[in-house]
Amino acid sequence: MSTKAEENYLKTIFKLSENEKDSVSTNAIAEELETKPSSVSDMLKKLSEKELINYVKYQGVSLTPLGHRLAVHVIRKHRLWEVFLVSHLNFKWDEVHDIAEQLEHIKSKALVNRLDAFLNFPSYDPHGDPIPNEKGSFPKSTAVPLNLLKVKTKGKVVAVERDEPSFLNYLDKIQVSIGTHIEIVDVNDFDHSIDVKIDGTLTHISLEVAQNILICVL
Amino acid sequence: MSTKAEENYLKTIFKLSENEKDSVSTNAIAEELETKPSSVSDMLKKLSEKELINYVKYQGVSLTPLGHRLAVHVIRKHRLWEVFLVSHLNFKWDEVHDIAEQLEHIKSKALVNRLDAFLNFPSYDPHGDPIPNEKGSFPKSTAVPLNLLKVKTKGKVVAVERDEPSFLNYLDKIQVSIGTHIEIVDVNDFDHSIDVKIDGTLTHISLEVAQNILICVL
DNA sequence: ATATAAATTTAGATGTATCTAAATTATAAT
DNA sequence: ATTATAATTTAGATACATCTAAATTTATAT
Repeated sequence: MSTKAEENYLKTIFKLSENEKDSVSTNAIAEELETKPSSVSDMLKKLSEKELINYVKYQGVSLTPLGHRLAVHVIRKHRLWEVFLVSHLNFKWDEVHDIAEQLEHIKSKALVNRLDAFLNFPSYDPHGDPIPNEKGSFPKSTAVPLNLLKVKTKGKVVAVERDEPSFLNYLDKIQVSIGTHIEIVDVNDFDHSIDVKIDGTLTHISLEVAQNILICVL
Repeated sequence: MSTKAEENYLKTIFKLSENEKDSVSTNAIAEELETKPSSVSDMLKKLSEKELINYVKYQGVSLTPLGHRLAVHVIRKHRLWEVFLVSHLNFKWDEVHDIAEQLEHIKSKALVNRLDAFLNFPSYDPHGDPIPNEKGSFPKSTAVPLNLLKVKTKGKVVAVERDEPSFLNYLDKIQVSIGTHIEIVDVNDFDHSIDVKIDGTLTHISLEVAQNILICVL
């Protein structure tokens, strides 16, 4: 059986693997989990003994197929619970992350699958993140970060890549939510900020924010 | 913040306090939690330091008002989740206990209260156990254990006092569920077993089982 | 009332997960 | 290529929750 801490490490390694491709560093994990590199080292040894990660000292880590499966399963639970919280308990999208962080560790295959069915097998969570099915495969998505689009491009917001309430509340303020239509009006070479049209009104968006908004080009 | 282990101890002390009235013994707690008395001693010391229980060495324990509130809150969560599992995820009443044991430790006031509202503020869980409201007060009940009724008494099953699947499956087999109408046909002085009529058919019930079926006399 | 048994607590150990400080290895800079 | 710096690991400590074995206190029985 996996512990809560182990599951959080696997989830983090999975997340960091998406960007940094091959292998994930001890420091990166420590930063993501807001813990000390020495603690990470200890845990990596344990995960390696359990054959959940490939670990060569000083060389970073990657998930084994087993570790990958476990990570995806935890992510599946997290996202399904988020859907439940928003669609049935009327939470807002900025309120669900912390609760789902707890719910994702509940152990019951039957519970996850019945919840999935109860929610009508959703493909995306309230932040637009894809929800893997029972077998662990993710729905395909062709989304692109907002900052990579050229002037005059029109698209639809399909996901956001951060969970912090501060970020999500800011999006609420500028009226950006999943499904919102956006048109790129101008790109400022100086700070890479962009001017966009949302529901007809012009809004200025920083690079930092744009990077975390995923768009499906129309 | 209270840990999972602390919450389980408080819940157990609460449960044992209902019967044994005044103070609960170390051994009783150990037996209920399937752990060693020495482990219980350790934990009692900690709970006492946190002012959750009144503890005098060698003298047993009782809950402080604070400990009582916490215990009731955990019970509330447990029972609300059981209702959710049965009424929305189609679990059977013998399948929900273990899952609710995990869900009861999720920490979020908002989650509990929204779940409560979503379920329409239920007063009883799938086993007929009363669900305390947000303030911690239980619905009143006048139920009596089946074994205390006299011949010819008619009543309705309103609750059962055990959670084990083996017990609940047995009840399913003899067609006893919450709401079932029962009439006492005969009481056997020898082993205190009873003959009852359920849906017109005669059934024999042992003392052990009868003690755990609560009846509202009609 | 005192010996014996039962209940309870303490002492010392184990496993998990974390930390600080020190040691080691890898990487970058000259 | 050697040194300085950064990344990583090890060693030793702490907190939690548990255990076994031993010591202590309370209850019971004669």
